[in-house]
Amino acid sequence: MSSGTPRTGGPVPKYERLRRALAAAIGALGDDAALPTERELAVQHGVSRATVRQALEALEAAGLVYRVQGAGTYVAPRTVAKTLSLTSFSEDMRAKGLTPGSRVVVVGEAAADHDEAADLAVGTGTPLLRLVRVRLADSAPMCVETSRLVAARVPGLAAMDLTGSLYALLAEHFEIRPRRADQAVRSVVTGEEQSALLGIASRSPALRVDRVSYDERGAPVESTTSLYRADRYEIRFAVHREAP
Amino acid sequence: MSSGTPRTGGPVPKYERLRRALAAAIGALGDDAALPTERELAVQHGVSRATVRQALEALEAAGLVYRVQGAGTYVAPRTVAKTLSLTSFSEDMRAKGLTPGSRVVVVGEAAADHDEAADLAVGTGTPLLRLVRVRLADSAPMCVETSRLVAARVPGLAAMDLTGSLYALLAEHFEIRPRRADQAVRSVVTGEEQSALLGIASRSPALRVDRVSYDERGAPVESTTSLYRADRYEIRFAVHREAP
DNA sequence: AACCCCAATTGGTACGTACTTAAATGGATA
DNA sequence: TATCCATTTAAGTACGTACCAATTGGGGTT
Repeated sequence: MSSGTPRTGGPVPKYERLRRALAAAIGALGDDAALPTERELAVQHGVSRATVRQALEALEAAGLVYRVQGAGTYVAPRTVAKTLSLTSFSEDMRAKGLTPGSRVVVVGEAAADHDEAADLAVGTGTPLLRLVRVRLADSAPMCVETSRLVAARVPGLAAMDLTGSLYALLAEHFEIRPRRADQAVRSVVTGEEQSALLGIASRSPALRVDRVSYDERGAPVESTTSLYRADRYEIRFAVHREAP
Repeated sequence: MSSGTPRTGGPVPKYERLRRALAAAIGALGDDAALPTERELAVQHGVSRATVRQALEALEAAGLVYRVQGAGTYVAPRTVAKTLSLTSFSEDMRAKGLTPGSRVVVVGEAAADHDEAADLAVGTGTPLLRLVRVRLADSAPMCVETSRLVAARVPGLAAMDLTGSLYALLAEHFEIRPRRADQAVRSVVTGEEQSALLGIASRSPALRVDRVSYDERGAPVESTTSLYRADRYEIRFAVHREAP
């Protein structure tokens, strides 16, 4: 298996298929509509109750349903926001129904400074590939994004077409798949250069998102700093509170 | 479950106690250290493997461990950020090691405007309790927070001590416990009045967080708009990518 | 030494059972 | 009519078994 391509195909588990079926069925129901009981669903779909519960837990975590002990499982009232997940700019824009694009501003190698080295878990001075792009949504500037990767891990990346999804390139050519990321969101005002790239007045408000993404082993793969136009972008997400 | 088992264990489920025990044990381990196998943990703690898995799933969701099929379960490398969860300002500050406080600016009833009514799922003009507070961290202004609740649901709240945690008051006196919220984060610049309240220059950058929180039934309970000083606050959180 | 294959290990999926706890129901009672 | 309580129903917890899928490591081959 090591030499071949780790095709992620394979059989889709029952609970996952049930989850999708229920998610689709929920779309046709109204807010607070009761779903069949767990035991009924088990019989209807020919699976065990444990499998039904696995599917329902996923739906509950996604905010699609809520469950009340002794009562039943119900369709959660629709809201705009979805649970926050790790997405690239391209995926993010497509999810909003916009066409993503890029204009490459800078691409080249540079030695890691102290902070970059710490983020990527390498020594200071390690060669990094630094990529600065103006990200476009429907051809209009949305943000300036600076990406940094350990150069040795992505040989030849600088010569590829960097106007599309970086995550797609990483997966296709280097088997690098970010699975987790830590993000910090701040409010800042833009400087001269950034304002010009974004096509806005200098000292405009902007949302700055610093992200370090990690692969399935927890090894850092990319550090990104994004500067979003405040007038065109906001972050929406759902949060939950634990049981007590 | 043998009959001799002391039933004084309390209402805390086994998987939850195991989760806490493991979370504590993990603190003493290094990054990427291997945990015992699921079957070993089951024997060690006298529970079934299913219960062990339930505890590990919670730890994985919280970003404390990662699991590799065929290999084992490992301590996730520490990072600053935790998974985002629904917290009040008071809880948020205490988690950062700061002492929260408040100065009430405005408290009173007002009719819901169109947006507020939509957020709280009531009719326009419904009486709302509107509460504006300057939230303090170690006695210094951190944000201006405007909370809105349906007045009929919280009779007498306006007369209570509103300098502490609103969530605590809601739980204690009205059995209202927010479980979920939708948030929108934007970058803005402060106006005259807000700047004065925060003790910063006018037209300073700020993080604006709009939140609508819901109870366990999905009914909206509170709408909040918070304006955080950009120089003193940032939002940190971890995001995950689903297995493609 | 390098490579490949197989077996053991380990987490992932799926089933079954049994019981507990909380909510809803409906009938008896005040 | 209104209230209380026992019953029923539902999700929550916990155990056990079995097998699948991916990784790892050892042993044999090249």
